[in-house]
Amino acid sequence: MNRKPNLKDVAELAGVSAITVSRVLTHPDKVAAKSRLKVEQAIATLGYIRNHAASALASNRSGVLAVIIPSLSNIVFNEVLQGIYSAVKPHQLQVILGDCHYSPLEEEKLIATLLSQAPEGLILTGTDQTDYARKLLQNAGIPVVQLMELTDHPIDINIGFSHFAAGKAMTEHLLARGYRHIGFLGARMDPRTQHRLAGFRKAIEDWNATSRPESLGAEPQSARCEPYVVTTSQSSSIKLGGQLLQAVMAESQGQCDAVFCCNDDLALGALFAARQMNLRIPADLAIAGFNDLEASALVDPGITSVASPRFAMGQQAVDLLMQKASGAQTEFSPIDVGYSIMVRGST
Amino acid sequence: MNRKPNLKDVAELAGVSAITVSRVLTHPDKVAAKSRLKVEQAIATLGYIRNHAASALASNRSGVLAVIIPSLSNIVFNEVLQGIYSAVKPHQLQVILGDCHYSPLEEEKLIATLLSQAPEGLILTGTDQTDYARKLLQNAGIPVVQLMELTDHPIDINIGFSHFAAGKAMTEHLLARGYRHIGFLGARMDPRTQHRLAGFRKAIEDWNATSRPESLGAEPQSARCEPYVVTTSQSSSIKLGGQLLQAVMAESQGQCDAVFCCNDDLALGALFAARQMNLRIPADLAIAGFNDLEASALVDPGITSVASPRFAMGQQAVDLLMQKASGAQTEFSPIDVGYSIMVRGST
DNA sequence: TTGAAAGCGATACCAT
DNA sequence: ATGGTATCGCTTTCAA
Repeated sequence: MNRKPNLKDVAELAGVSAITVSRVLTHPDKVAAKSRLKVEQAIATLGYIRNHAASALASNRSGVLAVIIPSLSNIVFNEVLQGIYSAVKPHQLQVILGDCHYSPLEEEKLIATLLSQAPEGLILTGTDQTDYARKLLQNAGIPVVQLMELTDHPIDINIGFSHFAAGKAMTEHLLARGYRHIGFLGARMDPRTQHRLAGFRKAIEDWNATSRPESLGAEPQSARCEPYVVTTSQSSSIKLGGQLLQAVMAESQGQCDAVFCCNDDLALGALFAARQMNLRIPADLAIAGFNDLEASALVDPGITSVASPRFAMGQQAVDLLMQKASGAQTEFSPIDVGYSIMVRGST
Repeated sequence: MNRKPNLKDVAELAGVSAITVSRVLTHPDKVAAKSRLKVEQAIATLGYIRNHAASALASNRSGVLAVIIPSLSNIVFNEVLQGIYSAVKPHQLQVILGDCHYSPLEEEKLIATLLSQAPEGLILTGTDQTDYARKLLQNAGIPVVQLMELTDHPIDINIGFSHFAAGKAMTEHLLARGYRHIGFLGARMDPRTQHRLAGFRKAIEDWNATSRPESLGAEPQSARCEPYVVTTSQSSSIKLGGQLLQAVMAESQGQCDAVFCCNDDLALGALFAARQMNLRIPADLAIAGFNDLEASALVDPGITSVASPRFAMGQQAVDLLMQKASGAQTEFSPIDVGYSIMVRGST
């Protein structure tokens, strides 16, 4: 016999019916121990492997979880993925992963493609899906998680934190430390990065409004905060951080005394570049980052950064997805997992 | 109509037969333009999405590529993955990804699981599969790639480079630079790391044999090279690099004047720790790494490291897999993609 | 270029 | 606890 063995082959060898073999595979406890043993032996002898396509077709359960991330190269999403994989284990799910390269259009195409696998659920990053994508998902009738970021109008389940609030809080931290010429370094301005920038702007706006109310007239220059924003659509890297630091220094004519980098890669690059410019940190220049990568804590001085529970987010996404898939609950309101500012020597 | 539309629904709406719809989906050029248009409209109207399980079952083509990597958290495999994803695009394949946590046993289980999806091909990392896994793969009758590392007895296709040779070459570089008390820092001693260590040992052994032949009697102490090996099964991290540096310094009683780290994470950690110990680099201590991560080139001094074409390996794996799947060629001998030593300030 | 009929391999449902 | 039978949705094969 050359072709791959199927259920029937196993059944014949074991002297039972096909359906009994099927049961051994799915609900072993619903089969008498004696039959089960015979079947298990037959399976081993034949090297039988169940045909997933047939199983999925007949049972209408694909055993697949679809996940779309914006980038494979960004370690941040890896940590989320690890959470997803760890949580998926007990559920007998296979993960099909797509990388949409930060593009909502690519994401839309991927969603269409992945939906053909009839996944049990779908995990997306961010909340900026195209209208058509949202429609696809609504029709699909499967639970969907939008991860990493919060929105008032989630497609379904939403788990994340406010990048606006985090950006604002970090900027307030710099203001509280006395910095008044603060630069924002941004790369690959995806929605979350833009929210961080918006938070940055709001913090400074609030600060200037408070410390220098128009009704009171002029105040000492030092009280007012001067923002410098340098962004690029290039994708983020350590090297780019150094280049952006030079750019902001040029733009501010050397006035800039603190930079808030939209992520830790940029912050590391800024730190390395600042050293070569003989800037003392944090005396001459403060550096703040985002994501709290391992390296940020270990360089000298450590980089102040925003931490968030990425692994846990991934886990929770799967957990809620599976809860919903099993019909336990139908509505979850957006879940804010929060963030925390890790203050280190760089500020 | 509540249930999801199927081929028949589309066919009825378009006024053609189901098979014609199927053809529009798979070989659009084999259908008259007129019918095709009608079908495409019907598909759009109904929001039809093809049932992958049924398609796979009927056609005996799963459209799935299975990939197993040892770790999601190691950025090195991410770059390989990116190569895989980039190459997969034109082939209409979905990637199912498994993480075996560096364990051959987990890998074996994953292989069994993933084979049930009847993937068109399977990409593995390394060459240390269990016997049972090899048997499974041989029976599966699909092309298999063992990636990253070379072996004399590949299961099928083999693409990689010699970690032994790379480890040896890097050590020879340190010897050539005049270092004679060389430490090896190793974490999570997976097979490739062990080969690097073996190369390290061989280089030093060769050196000592050459520069101090037994027949010539004693020579100046400085000519002989003293190796110090510190390894741990803990998984690698920047922080661990610092700890291992301290360990090797303790073991060598401060004699160690160079460390070869089994990867760049450790090397970065060693660099940061060395700075805090007020060691001048490379005068007091040379540091070499492996993998050539971006940060290694940008810290000061830059870390000498071993670069390899990871992205390209991923791409080539898919390319050869698809070539083989389409029956073009049946045998490939192992493909050595090589490595190169990036010499920087740290040595 | 198009269609009819016969599977693909497993599971659900209903008996026994 | 076990088995018979219909069925899932699509593609293959063959014929027109």
